[in-house]
Amino acid sequence: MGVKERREREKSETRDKILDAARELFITEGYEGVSMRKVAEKIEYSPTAIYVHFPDKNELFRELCHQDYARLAEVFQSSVMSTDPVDRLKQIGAIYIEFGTRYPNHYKFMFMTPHPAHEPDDVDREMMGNPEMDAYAFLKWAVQQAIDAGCFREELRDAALVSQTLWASVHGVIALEIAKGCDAWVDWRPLRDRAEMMLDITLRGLIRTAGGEGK
Amino acid sequence: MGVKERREREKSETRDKILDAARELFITEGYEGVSMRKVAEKIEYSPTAIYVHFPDKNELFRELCHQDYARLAEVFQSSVMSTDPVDRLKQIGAIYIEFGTRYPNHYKFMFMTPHPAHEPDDVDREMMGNPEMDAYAFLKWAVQQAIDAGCFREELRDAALVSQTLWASVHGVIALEIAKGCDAWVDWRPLRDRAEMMLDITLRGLIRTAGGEGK
DNA sequence: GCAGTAACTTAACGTTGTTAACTTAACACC
DNA sequence: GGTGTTAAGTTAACAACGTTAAGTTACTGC
Repeated sequence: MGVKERREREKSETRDKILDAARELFITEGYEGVSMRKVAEKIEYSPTAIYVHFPDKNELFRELCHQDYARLAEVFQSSVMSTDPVDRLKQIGAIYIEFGTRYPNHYKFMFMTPHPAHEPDDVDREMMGNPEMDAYAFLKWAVQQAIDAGCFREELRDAALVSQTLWASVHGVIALEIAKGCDAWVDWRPLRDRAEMMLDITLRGLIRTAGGEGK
Repeated sequence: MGVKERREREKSETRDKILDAARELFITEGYEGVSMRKVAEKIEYSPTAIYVHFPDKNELFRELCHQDYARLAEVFQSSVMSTDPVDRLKQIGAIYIEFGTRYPNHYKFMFMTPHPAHEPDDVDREMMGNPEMDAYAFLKWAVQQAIDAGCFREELRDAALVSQTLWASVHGVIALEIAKGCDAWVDWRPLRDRAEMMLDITLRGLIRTAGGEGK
């Protein structure tokens, strides 16, 4: 009964070929710039062959991003982190910004583009909340650590709220850079400076005795 | 010689009709959801008539947003502001967030969508840097006021950098809300809470004696 | 009255995502 | 070992899109 397995393997191989081709085009061209026909051409299939493996374009790229969500979580997980909870949050922020600047098209599709709401499937449920596969869960864990260690002001007890605020702060830096970084209207300071200042002031705003320490 | 004037007036009237129709569709459907054909249909013109008044779709909506940039600056200008520089910044942030949540499609196109770089024209140059017509200039002015009043820590002397960081912080809140606010993956706290916390911690991170005051 | 201008229309092009109908090859079964 | 079934992949086509080229038409200045 190895036939079924082989067929499945073959199918998932062409599926991966599609994903790889899509990813390659996606990195340079972005979502709007990639067409199903171009993806198909790249792997020498007919355009409609893709629809055997993915219900539509959006779902194809959602799958791509799914991989990237996981990859981001992996990067978090595998990075050597400081033992100091606040330093660790700073490092998480820096890694996140690095990710966004290195893969702007992925970042744009992952975090700057609304996607129709969809019920979480089994794969989703497996990743959700698991810090090893869910970057948001990882952040929340790190925030909770900081709270438990008494690093933050006393009224800051909601790890989710703090996490979402921290996330929004770094997201704001990257998202503005991607969307308006080339806009001559604004006298932009270097991205690095903006990122550093953002991490500095938000963490300063969170920690308990805001006046004294912090290097 | 009133003929030329009348013709110009007529032309700018249909131009405005196009803009109005586009705006109305845009508010509910967003950039991708509006087609030139739908705009044309709404004003009972042929699709190509639009191209007499605007070189292409992007330029049409850029014009729309141009109006909205100015409107945002107006809202800033016309709002009664606190005399305390820090409170004022908080108010500016709140108004900005209000704007983003009320007109998400405009916000998305204005601040979350990359636009091809273009040379500033005469209208641009007139608005740029003028706090009455340029919301960013207004923010920078308010930040400079806070710096001059000695509200911020001493090392924070670059009004542009501080402004861009503050902007990014509120932008992060709105942009995440628009792009991922309906994502069940995250246990979102209420937008209001996130906005409030963001303004609170960033300003706390900026002000001079961060421990003592605050309401 | 006539030439010219400019707003506007009709028709069309090339591209897009996606569906319907088909080929074709491999497998399971009697 | 022929036969029916399944499913990957193809071809052709659809409707919608932004946009261009060519034509119409109404009004203006001379």
